[in-house]
Amino acid sequence: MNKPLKNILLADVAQEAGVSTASVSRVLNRAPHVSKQLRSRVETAIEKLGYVPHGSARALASRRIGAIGALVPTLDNAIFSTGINCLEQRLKHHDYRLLIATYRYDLDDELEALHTLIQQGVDGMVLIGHDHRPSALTTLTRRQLPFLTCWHSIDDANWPSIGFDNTAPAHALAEHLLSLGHRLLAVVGAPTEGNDRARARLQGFIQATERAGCPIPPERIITVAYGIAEGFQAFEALMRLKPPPTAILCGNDILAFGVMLAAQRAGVRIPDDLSVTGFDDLPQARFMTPALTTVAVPAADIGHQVADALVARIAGETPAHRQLLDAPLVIRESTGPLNTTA
Amino acid sequence: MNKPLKNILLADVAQEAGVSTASVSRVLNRAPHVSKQLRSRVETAIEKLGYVPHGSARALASRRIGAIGALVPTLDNAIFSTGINCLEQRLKHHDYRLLIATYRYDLDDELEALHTLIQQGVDGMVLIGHDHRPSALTTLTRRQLPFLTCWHSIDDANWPSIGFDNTAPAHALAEHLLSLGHRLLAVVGAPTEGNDRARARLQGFIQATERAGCPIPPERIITVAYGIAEGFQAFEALMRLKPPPTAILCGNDILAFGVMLAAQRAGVRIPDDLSVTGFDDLPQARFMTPALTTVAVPAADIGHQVADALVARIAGETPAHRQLLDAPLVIRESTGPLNTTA
DNA sequence: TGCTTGAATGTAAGCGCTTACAAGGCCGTG
DNA sequence: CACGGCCTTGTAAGCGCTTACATTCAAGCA
Repeated sequence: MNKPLKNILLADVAQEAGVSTASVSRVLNRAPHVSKQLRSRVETAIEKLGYVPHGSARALASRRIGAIGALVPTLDNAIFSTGINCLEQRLKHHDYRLLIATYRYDLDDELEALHTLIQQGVDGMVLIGHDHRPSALTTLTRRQLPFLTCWHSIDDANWPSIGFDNTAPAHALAEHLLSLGHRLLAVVGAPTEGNDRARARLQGFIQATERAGCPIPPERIITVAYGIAEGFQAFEALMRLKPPPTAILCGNDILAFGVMLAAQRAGVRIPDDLSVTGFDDLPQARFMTPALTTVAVPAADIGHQVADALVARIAGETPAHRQLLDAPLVIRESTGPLNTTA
Repeated sequence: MNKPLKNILLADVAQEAGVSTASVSRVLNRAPHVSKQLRSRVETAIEKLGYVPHGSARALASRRIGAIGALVPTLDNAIFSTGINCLEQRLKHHDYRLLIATYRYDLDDELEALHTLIQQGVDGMVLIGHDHRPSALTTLTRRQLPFLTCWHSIDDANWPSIGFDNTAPAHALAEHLLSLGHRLLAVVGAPTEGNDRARARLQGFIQATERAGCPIPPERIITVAYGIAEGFQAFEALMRLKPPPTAILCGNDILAFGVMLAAQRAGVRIPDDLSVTGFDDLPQARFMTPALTTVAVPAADIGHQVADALVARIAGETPAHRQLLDAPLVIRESTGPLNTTA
């Protein structure tokens, strides 16, 4: 059994088993109308020869490659990698593989990667959010490729989606701070270019504060890349303002961690001197001291449901255009009433 | 231009351009010996028809699919997702796609996923570490599939590798603590089943302490899954021991964060009352208070170099069997001299 | 018994591309 | 001017599988 296995073809199996190639194929594909004995004869032959089907040939003949493509801004973001991890595991159950491409929030890169994946012949596509080049939608539609967007989900979008509303929880977070008496709010957000989630969260913060009659001045809204270091530095910049904010709304948990760690270094007490909020509810959030008030993003759920729904679409079903998941506020200890004694 | 684009074939392009299918194929594949005018005529036709090559057909005829497979324990681990992220980006430069499968440290799952990826026809494979079912190596070799392991790299392994020595830095970490006067050490490690990296680190800790004549008793070596919560709980368990350890060696940064956050909650001062070490040097490590003493794992480098080396192997080159990267100790503030006043 | 029916299996025509080989055209050289 | 050789292009044979259609055969029924 030491000869290279590459050259063993379906035809060899057929010969070994004394049946036709069609029958071997039927056994391989669990087609109906195959007798027990034929099946076992073929299986024995496959076993004996160590036959492995040739994926590309199969794909060419059957018009499906058994893989779906995922277009993700980056995997270097804990919440995405959690979602993708679940997506992949679930797809495996459906017997689909995952082809991944990242585009670092560059929508032209994304479009190019989309074309590449389509060219590979993926059976379906998953995109994140609704921010894409218009021609991405056209391409997917024209090629009649089953697809789904996830993470962000808004009402009137052209894109079918499974996700949550990013604006409302952000709005609620801001209201929560306002209700605690805070009026000097500041925001540390992620860049909004090519990122509708970041934009939606920012809008939530802004709307809530404007509605309450205490809009946040632009210089108190800073935008930094994803990262602990960035949050750390943002804290320092904000606390130099006169007067410094009494509460900081962060676009995601990582930025919030950066802010909290910087505060800890600077001797600024949370929540006594400063309230801080995050967004994502990473595992770490509850273990910080104080535990972080944030929004629980259903990353694992999204991964699962996207897998199920996309496979259904590939199978010809047409599930709901939009599936809205819950992203509840998780109020912990990093937010507290405005301290008026200071 | 609104008809479905699926049905436009290479032959259509050939007809439109008034050339043979072979010529179109040559243009597509940047083959030599194609005149300027023929090329431009074909390119115009491709543009006009919106032609996209059919990946599977191409793969079948050319015996390469333009994708490599990666077998990863999980993406839900910051250091892996960073490495994979870099790998994917680099592969894109080489015009290769990434097919991902996860196996949650279950080597039978890994073997199965390996077969699946091979069946898909990947042009090369990346695995993590040297812990695999023996038949994995046989399969790869028999199929003559270019492959590489990464992350862990030891001298006498059968596996070609690009990675670092996990034992030596662990050893050094333990020595560092010993040299600070600590004798009551404890370990919070990751499960070693199917994980040679975790095992190597543990070995490093054990060897160094035994060599120094103060071996760590088994009940002070606890093994928990990857996660902040797990580190948190491990701290609580260890501190209940009499006498409690004066230093804790953690198998990775996430566990160390858990330990530190638990210590913070419990009012245990680091490094005064307790020294803590990590392993990975996640971005957050330097921003903790105190900043975490750890080992800098070259995750991004690994991603890049694996991509380059694997592509080279696919191209028929045979780079070094082993490429050893540096994983330096990063001594920060979470470790300090044994406090004898307590 | 003879016919219908449908399950089980085989035959062979693709799937859409690459590439070995053949052929044609042009050049420089003797 | 004839010829070898190279560059360019075309022809057509696969690549390894799936599947529509054809065929066979046994069972069911009147």
